[in-house]
Amino acid sequence: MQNRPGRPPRITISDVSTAANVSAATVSRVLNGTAKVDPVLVERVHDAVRELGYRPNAAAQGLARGEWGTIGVLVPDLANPYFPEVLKAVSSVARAHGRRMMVMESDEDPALEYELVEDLMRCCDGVLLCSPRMSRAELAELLDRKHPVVLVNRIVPGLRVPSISVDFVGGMTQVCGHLAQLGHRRAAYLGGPPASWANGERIRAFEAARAFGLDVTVIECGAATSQAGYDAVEPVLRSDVTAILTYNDLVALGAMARLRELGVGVPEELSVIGFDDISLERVAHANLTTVSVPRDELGRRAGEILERLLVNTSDDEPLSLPMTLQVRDTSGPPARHAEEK
Amino acid sequence: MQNRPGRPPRITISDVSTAANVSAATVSRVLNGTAKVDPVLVERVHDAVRELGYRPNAAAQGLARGEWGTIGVLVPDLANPYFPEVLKAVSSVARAHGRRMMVMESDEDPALEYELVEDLMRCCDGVLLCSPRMSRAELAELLDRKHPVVLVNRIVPGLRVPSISVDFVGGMTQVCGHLAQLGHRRAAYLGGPPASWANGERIRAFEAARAFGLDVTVIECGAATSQAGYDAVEPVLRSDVTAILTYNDLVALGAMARLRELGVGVPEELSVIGFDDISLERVAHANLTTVSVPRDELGRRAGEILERLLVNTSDDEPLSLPMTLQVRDTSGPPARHAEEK
DNA sequence: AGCTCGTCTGAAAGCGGTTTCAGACCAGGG
DNA sequence: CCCTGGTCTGAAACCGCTTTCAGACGAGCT
Repeated sequence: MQNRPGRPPRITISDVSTAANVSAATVSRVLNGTAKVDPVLVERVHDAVRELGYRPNAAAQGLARGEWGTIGVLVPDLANPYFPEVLKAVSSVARAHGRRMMVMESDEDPALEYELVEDLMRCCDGVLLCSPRMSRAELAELLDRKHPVVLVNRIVPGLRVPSISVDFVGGMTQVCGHLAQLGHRRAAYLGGPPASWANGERIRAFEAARAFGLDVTVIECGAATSQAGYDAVEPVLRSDVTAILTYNDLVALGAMARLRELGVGVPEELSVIGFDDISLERVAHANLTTVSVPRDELGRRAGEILERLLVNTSDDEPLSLPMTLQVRDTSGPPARHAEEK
Repeated sequence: MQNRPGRPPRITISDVSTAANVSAATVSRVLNGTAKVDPVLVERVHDAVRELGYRPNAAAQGLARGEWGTIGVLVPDLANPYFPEVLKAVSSVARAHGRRMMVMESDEDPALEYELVEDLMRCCDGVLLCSPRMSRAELAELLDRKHPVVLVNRIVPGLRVPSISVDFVGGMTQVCGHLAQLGHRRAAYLGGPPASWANGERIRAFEAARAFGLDVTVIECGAATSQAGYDAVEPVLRSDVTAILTYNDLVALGAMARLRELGVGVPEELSVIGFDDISLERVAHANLTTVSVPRDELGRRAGEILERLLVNTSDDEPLSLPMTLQVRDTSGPPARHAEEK
C-alpha cells in the first residue's frame, strides 16, 4: 500500500494521531465512538481528520474487526430486468445497515457460479444467492461452509438454509386456472434455463392443471431471453394449442414479436401469457397478461434475512411470497377453430 | 475475526503452514507463484490447503498487497435498464483482470452520490462513475483526491479526467435530422433528470436543429421513467407539435401508452422517438424509432480504461462513442392538419 | 579442501486499523 | 493523609497475509 506515484498519498491513522498529538487508539475511539474521550481530544482529532482528509482504510478495518462490512450477491444475468430490481432493494437494505454490496454475475453459466460464490465468501460477511443454477451437490457443499448464506428463489429439499422465494407453483397454477376458465384445453409452455429451479417449479404446476382440464406441453427453448421466445414460437403454431405460457415476460415478448410478424392475432387466435410482470411492459404497447412477482419485497426481505443472520445467528424459516395474476390484453377465449376440433 | 459460534472456523495461512510443515512465507509463495519452491513442498502445501479447505482472507491480502482487487461502480438507478447492461460489461472486464465489482446506487439523489463515492474510494482500487449527477464542484473535489476514477457519460469541461461517453449531441442531431427530413417543423422534447449531463447534451442538439428548420420545445418532466412520460404527454397535445422526442425509451414508452389510451395514432397523428434503444423494446410491440447506444461497448471500454489506469498511470484521452439512428415504426411524416397550419 | 556464488527457505517486519491491558490521574472516603 | 475505585489514555498485541532480509545449503571453481 506504498505511495505509488500519481496515487493519493496514504493518510493513515497514525498520521492523524501525530497531528492531533494523541494515540492511534484514541483516534479510533473517537471515530467509532467506542469509548468516552475527553472533548478536547475529540476536537483535536476531528480537526486533524478534516485537515488531512483522512479516510479509514476499509481493508484494515475489515481485518481488525473481522467483518468486511460487505455483502455479496450472485445473480445469473444482469441483463434480465428481474435481477436489477432485486439488487436495488438489496442494496438499499444493505446500506441501511452500513454495508456495501458486491455483485457478481454468472452469465447463466452454472459452472462459473461455484467459484464466484467461493470468491464472494472470501470478501463478504454474507452472501445472497439469487436463483443459483448450480447443482444441488455444489450448493450443499458451499452451504456446508457455515458462511452466512441466504438462498433466493431456490429451495433445496433437505437442506436447512434460510431462504426466500416466490411461490412459482402458485403463480403458474393461477395462470392455468385463468386459461382453463376461458375454455382453453391445450397449451404450450416455453421453458427457461433448464438448470433453473424456478423453471422446474413452474412446470410442477402443470400436473395440477390437468385436474382442471388443461394440458400443457413443455417446450425447452433454452434461455430466458426474448430471442429464445422469438425462435421457439413458430413450431408451436403447428400444434393444436390455443395458448402459450412462458418462463417469463421476456420470452413472452419475443414470442409476441414473432407472432405479430406471422400475422397471428393475440389473443383472438392465440393467448400469450407472461411471467414476472416486468414493470416496463405494463406501460408499453405489449399489455401482457402475466403474474407479478413482488421483486422489491423479495430483495428487501432477502436482505433483511441476511442481516439478521449476520448479527444473531437466528434461523429464519424459509419464506415464500405469493404471486398475483394480472389479466391484461393478451389472454382471451380460445379461437373458434381450435374449439371445434 | 474470532471464531463466532455458528461461523466457519477460520483457517489461516499459519494453519496451513503448520499442517504442511513449512513457513507461512512458503505457503504464500506457492499460492501466488511469486517464487520458485521445491516441488516437494509445493505438493505438501497443496495437500494441506485442500485438506483444510483454506481460502486466503481477502481483507488481509488487500491490506498486505496494497490493492483491494476490487473496482467500484456508481450508478444513478439500477431500475433503468441502461445501467445493468453497462454493469454487465464492466463486471466481465473486471473479472477478466481478476477484480471484483462493488456496486452502489444513488437512486437519482445527487446529494447521496458524494458520500457513496467517498465510500467506494475507501475500498476499491478504482471507481467508475456512471452518469454522475453531482455538481461540478463536488466532482472536482473527488477527482482531486487522485484516486483512479473514470467518468462515464459525463464530460466536465476543464477537468482532465479519463472519461468515456456517448455522443448524445450527435445522436439527438440525427433524430432531429430524421424528423426534419420527414417534414416536421415543431416538436416537443420530454426531458429527463434535470441534473443529468446527458439531458443537457441532448438539449444542446436542438440549437443546431433550428438550422434545418425544426423547432424543439423542451418540457421538463423530471424523471427518466415511463411514468414521467405517461404524465407529461397530455399537455403536449394541446400545442401544435407533430412529434415528441424523449430523454430515453422509457419516457417514450410511457408517452406511447398514454397516447394509445387517448386514441392518438402513432405515427399517423404524432411521431414519437425514443433514445438509448433498450433492447427489450426491439422485440416488443412498441417498435420504437430511437437512437441506439452501444452500452456493452461503453461498459467494456470504461472497464478497460480503468484497468489501464490501475496498472500504469497512462492518461487516456476522453472517448466518445457514436450513436446510431434506428428508424422503426413510430416516426412518420407529420399529420395533414398540422401541415396545413 | 576452501571459497564464492546462487538458490531456496524461514523469521520477522510491515500493511492500517481495533482492542486489550495496564498505568496515570483524580475524586471521594476512611 | 493515604488508600481505593473509577475514568480516561497510550503502548502493544493482534487480525491474516505479503515481502524483505538474512541465513543455510549445495554446486562449481581454483
